[in-house]
Amino acid sequence: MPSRRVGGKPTSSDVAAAAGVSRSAVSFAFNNPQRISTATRERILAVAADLGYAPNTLARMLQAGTTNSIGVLLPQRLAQILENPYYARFLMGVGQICDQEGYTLLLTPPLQDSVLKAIPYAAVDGFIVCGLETEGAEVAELIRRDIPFVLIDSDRYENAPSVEVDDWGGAREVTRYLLELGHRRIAVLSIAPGPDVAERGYRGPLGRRMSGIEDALAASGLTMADVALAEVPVTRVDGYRATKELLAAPERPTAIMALSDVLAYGAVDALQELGLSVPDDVSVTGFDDLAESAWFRPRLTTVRQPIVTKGRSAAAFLISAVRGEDQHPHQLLGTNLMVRDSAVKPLM
Amino acid sequence: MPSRRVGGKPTSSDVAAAAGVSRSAVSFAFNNPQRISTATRERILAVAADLGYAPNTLARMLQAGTTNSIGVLLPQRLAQILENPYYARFLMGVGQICDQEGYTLLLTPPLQDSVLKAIPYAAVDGFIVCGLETEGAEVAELIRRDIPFVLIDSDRYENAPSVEVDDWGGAREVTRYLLELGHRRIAVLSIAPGPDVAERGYRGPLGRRMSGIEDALAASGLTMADVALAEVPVTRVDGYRATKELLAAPERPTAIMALSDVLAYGAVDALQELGLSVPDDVSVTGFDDLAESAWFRPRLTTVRQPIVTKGRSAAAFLISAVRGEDQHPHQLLGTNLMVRDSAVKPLM
DNA sequence: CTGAAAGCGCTTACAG
DNA sequence: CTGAAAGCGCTTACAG
Repeated sequence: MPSRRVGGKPTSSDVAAAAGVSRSAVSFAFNNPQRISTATRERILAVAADLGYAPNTLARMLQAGTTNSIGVLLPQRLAQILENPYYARFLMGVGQICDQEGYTLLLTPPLQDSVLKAIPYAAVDGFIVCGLETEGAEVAELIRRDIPFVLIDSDRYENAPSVEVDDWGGAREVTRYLLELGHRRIAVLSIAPGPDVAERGYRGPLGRRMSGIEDALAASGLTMADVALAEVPVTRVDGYRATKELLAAPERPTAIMALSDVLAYGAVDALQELGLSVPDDVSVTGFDDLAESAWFRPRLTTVRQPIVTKGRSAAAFLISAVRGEDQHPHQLLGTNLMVRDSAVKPLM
Repeated sequence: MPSRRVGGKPTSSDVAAAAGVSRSAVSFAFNNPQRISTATRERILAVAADLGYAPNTLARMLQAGTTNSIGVLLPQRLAQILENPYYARFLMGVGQICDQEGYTLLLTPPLQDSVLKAIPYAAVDGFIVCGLETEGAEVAELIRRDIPFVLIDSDRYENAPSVEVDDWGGAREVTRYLLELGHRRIAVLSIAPGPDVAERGYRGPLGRRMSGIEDALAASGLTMADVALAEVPVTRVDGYRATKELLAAPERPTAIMALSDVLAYGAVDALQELGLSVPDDVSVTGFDDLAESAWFRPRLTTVRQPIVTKGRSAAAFLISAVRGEDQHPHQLLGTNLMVRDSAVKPLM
């Protein structure tokens, strides 16, 4: 009866001792069958099974220098990320490539509210970095540690691959569409920016969307001062609340342009509750084109961004970076205005 | 100018050499500041910064014997899991506890279509095991390896903590409700079971639901032979397709009882497309009570199971198991029939 | 076919 | 306050 240290898990030494072979032989039995005689191998495996031995995952990874896992470095807590259908869909795209390439997926939220602190605690081969600033401490740390990474929902950055979306074009197109329908009292239901907008202005996707809106307005002789603006966290209930406030204004908007579908859903909830018809009384548009938006009633007119593709590309770029292909591809994905039922000409 | 091996990342030896100290000193500089003089510490840190050194995550974990990560052992590919709002919500619950306790979350899908094969490639402190059989090879492997785990969506099991839902009671209640409304031609839109139902019968949550339905039917003098049954994967479009087939039957059902909200959404899509009103022409019920179901039109009558709580409990149980609290709690969560607008008395 | 040795990088008692 | 040594468990050239 083979014995082992009480308490701890058996190691390859325990198996080697019990089977009367060297640790190398134990390793070969598991990883390199042809380097060992069948008889020895079977004896080792039997002893291992008996002892409940399996090679330690961490030790193996340390030795191999690879984890077969990719990390997603997230800007918010897991609870918030997983509540947001946008991320669910993005992760689905990432997941498709992970499935294909045999990688696991490590969701890495901030540690003690710090994205930076989370980095050293993630056993991954590389990171997909979501919505962080290119000049931030996190990107600097990743560079310093020489960990492969891909940027998404950020600004263009030369030292790493990135996947971006033409947020500017999408926002410009939907704004122009509303203007062409004849809307002049437009409320923008926007996403709360970081704390330092005041000094540094809008950045990343939100910055590009704001600038697209501005450009479209300018083409009609309008400015941001001519639209109402609400900035809220991206949840349905925040969209609902903000819309109620927007509607309390003396001059009711004829159109609400949400910068996220989730916010648009909330806007429709609020309008319906107020007894207003969408789109007859007020038009509503979204941004993202989540799967739900086509089923939503009224079918949501929105800017489609290819979220799943974004996830797929990010994962694919990361995996090739991990494998040592040292290019820095930058992909720019297009947007499409999906004209459906939630926006029409304003009542005169 | 400190030099380092070309190609590789700098190690604590490189820093020690460049700073003229021992490797212990380097380690102390990072982990145990008070065990070293401030001057030495700052010199070491400066050299480390200069070299781009940071302690290797994997080596640290191996040494510490902990990863600060919990794994979710999934029965399907990531793409399928992340497409399913049920899992999104469950993971949200898990995520809440991870956020709170400072754990990362490793999504571990099958490797080469084998859940078992995925186990040795996950650097985690323990697993939440989803929808697997208690007598399966995966559970046996986890026991053998002495890895802490928690079972969900499974059958009761004595050797590990578990979180279960009263699927039996929920299914019984909704069935009884439809019967009491007067429905006699009921179609059950069910979830495709594993390949070996024929020999082994239904198991886990699906088994409990089927048995709840059967018991409620029996109380009205009916059997499973009196209901139509379709078994499909849990996607909206599969629910849609199956409903179209169900509706083609000579005696149209007056009620469709879906065993998942996602399937119920698909059923409503199909009915509306056929020009039938829900609930006036056909009643539809769901199971789960996803967040969307309250916003869905018609508001979905469904069995609520506390999915987020399930995730929270599973994560909390796992973390206490990881911390060595050796109880095996078994939690049974209740269900509630949420009576809303999608089911009414049948037309006579 | 098999084993002794070095190495993957790190941390932590233990001496001084 | 600091360093030499042992150890976390494993794998893989290298000898035989």
